[in-house]
Amino acid sequence: MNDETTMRKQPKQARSQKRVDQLLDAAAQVFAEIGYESATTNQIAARAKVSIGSLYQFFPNKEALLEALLARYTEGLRESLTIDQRLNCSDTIRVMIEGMARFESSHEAFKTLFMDSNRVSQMHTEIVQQIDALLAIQFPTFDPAPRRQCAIVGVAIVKALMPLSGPPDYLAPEVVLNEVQVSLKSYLRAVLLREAIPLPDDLV
Amino acid sequence: MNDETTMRKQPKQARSQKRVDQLLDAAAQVFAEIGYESATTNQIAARAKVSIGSLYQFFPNKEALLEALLARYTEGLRESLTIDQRLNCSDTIRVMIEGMARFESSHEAFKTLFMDSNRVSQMHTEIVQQIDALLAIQFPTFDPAPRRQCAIVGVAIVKALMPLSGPPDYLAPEVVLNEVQVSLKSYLRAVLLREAIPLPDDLV
Amino acid sequence: MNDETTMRKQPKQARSQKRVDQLLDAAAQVFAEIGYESATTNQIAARAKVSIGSLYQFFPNKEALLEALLARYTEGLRESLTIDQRLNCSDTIRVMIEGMARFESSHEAFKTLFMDSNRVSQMHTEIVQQIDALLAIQFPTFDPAPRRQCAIVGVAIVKALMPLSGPPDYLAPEVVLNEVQVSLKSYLRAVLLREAIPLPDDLV
Amino acid sequence: MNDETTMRKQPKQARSQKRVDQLLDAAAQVFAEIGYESATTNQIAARAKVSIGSLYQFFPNKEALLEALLARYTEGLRESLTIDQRLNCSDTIRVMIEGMARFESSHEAFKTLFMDSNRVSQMHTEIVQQIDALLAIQFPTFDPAPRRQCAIVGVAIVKALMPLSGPPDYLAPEVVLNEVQVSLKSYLRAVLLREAIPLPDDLV
DNA sequence: AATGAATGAGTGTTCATTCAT
DNA sequence: TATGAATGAACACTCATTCAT
Repeated sequence: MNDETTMRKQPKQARSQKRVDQLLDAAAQVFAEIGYESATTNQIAARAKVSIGSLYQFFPNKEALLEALLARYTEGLRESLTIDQRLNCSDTIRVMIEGMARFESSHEAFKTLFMDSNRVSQMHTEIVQQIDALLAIQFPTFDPAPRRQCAIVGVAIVKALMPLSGPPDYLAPEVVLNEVQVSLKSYLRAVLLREAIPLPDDLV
Repeated sequence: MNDETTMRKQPKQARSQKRVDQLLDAAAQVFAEIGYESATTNQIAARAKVSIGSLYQFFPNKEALLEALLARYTEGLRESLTIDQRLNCSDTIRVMIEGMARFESSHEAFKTLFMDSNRVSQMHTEIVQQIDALLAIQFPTFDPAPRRQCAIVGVAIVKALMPLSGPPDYLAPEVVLNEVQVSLKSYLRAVLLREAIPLPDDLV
Repeated sequence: MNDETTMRKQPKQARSQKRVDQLLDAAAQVFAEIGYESATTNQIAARAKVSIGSLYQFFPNKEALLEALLARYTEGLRESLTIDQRLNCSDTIRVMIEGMARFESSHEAFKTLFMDSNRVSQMHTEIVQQIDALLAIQFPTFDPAPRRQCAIVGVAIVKALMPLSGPPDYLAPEVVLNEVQVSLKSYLRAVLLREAIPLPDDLV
Repeated sequence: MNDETTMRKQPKQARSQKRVDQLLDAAAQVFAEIGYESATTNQIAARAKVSIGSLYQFFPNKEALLEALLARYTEGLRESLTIDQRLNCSDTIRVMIEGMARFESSHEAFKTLFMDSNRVSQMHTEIVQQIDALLAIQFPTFDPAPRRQCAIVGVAIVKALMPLSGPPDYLAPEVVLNEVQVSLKSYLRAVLLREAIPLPDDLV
């Protein structure tokens, strides 16, 4: 509970919740603009129009801000990744990728923070589990071990390709979106073949 | 000469060269352990068993250390990526991935630094070009634009999957090696199909 | 606002103002003792019994400390140089010099800082203008160009002679005071003669 | 002898003497360009095309360089101030001031160093004595105590007015030269009157 | 004697964090 | 509870000086 990196108090009162939100919004902005390391807590407090003292009332240290932001993102992402189970495989992937792209563009710091491999843990594993669950539904005979492996690799591919629209490669966003889907589908196809799982029609 | 990020003096004497190597080795270790931003020049000097003054005799600032390390890696990588052109497609990919894996495990900071998207530019573009050249040789009819795109995505995939053997996923190294190849080959296959380029036998 | 050499915040609360005063007093002492260049910000903070962090809360850098001190002096000097216009020429000079001497002995760093020709500009020009104005009043027919020249030379003489009570010459303070007046009056007399301006009775 | 600020060895061999001269020339340049405090010994050694080790073979520390330079200047000045004793008072002053101006413009660091009141001691007193001697010759009945005082004030006036041709006042050099003479002569006249010493014809 | 690589205390400055108000 | 002044360890970097070669 008195974790070094956890929020100090679950704010119950509305006023407190608002404070926390201001703080996290400000943190997101600042992290997005100059990165986690370069951001200063005073900067964030100022941006949030909150005193530095108040910031430390809710967050025991700078890292806790990051953690909370990531948690918030995880929650938001969960929705983006909750997909109509009647969709076929291709469409599932498409909807998911589109969802991520939308999420990314509406949450300024997500890209910066999510890609920074040093700082992911929790959000990362959560997403992997979600994908794993998705696969389990679509392919009931998929063995759990290779399935999890597949999920891990899939997530890694998404993480790696999404930023290709920025520096230093600057591919067109729609190209990126397409290539993510292509690589995901072709990788999935290869794994299913290897695991002797019947290919769905739309992956043949 | 008075570059802000270049080495201060090309070390001519053996003693100096040794000094520089100590320094770069230490920098590699420290960067690998705690990342570029968090690393301090005093830490690096201490690790190298060299005074902080000596460090600054060779490197005008912290960034120059990074730059020199990256240059060293670029050079090393070039060799790892120089591949017998008579190999077929699968083998080319295998040899290349194995080469990267070997390189990575013998150069502590490579992973950390190469993945840190803020700081790669030069090394990154160099590698992309090399892959592009490889593709050009294997598939003479490959149109330059989509070929370059393919190279970019391929490099991104490698960058993303290689670290999977570490935290937070901890896949077995040999598994990682294999999955990189699988995803690379299946992505390449998909692109070739799309571009109406005849598949080589080993990719069918 | 983001001036490189201006105070960071105009201190509004009494406590802050006190802090700033402590800091400036300490700076004055240290500058007086070892000069601006040799003085260190840590030294000044220690002397002011204030943490180095506090110093930088008010002054963005060492130079800002100097600037603020000079500004304080300029203001103080303005009063010392505001002289009853009914006084005759000799008395004006005497009162002015006495005022400066009083000011100097109650503001430790004034001498050091004012004499350091590298760092005066603003205060210097202000004083010159004040003297120029004084001359304009006393000698309405004094042509502006030579009058300004006369003011410049006059100020230079004062600047040069006042420190004669210290090292390396150690003239008695009252002697110094007298000699400043003598040289000022005789120089003024010579200039007035040259400019064909009627000498006031007390300068004959 | 083992003074902290004296040269380590009076160089006897020609080669050593040359070394010392190179060093002092370089020091003069660098001091003139960026001031004593900002100058670094490595810079000076480099400018002199001498190794830093050699510099410290002759000068125990940075200050010794300054001291030696000042000594050199003192010697040079002595000549400039050696004046034909048959000259009348006005001419003596004129010749002397012209000599100083010449000296100043041919010895880059002189102005910078001589005006820096923190660092004068020896050269200053020497000059004062020379002026004192000059006065003794011209005015045999001049009482030693007021005579010395007069010399001190005279030197101070010269020191203060000569730099007026530079920042922040930028008077024309010939104006400066003239005003120095005017103030010197009028001050001397005033003192002589006070001391009841008959005025020479050219001062009436 | 001459070199210049090496040293490390010291510099100005920042910023996460605390705590008196 | 909220504030923001205060703290001081830590940082990147400099430079007078030493000493092995």
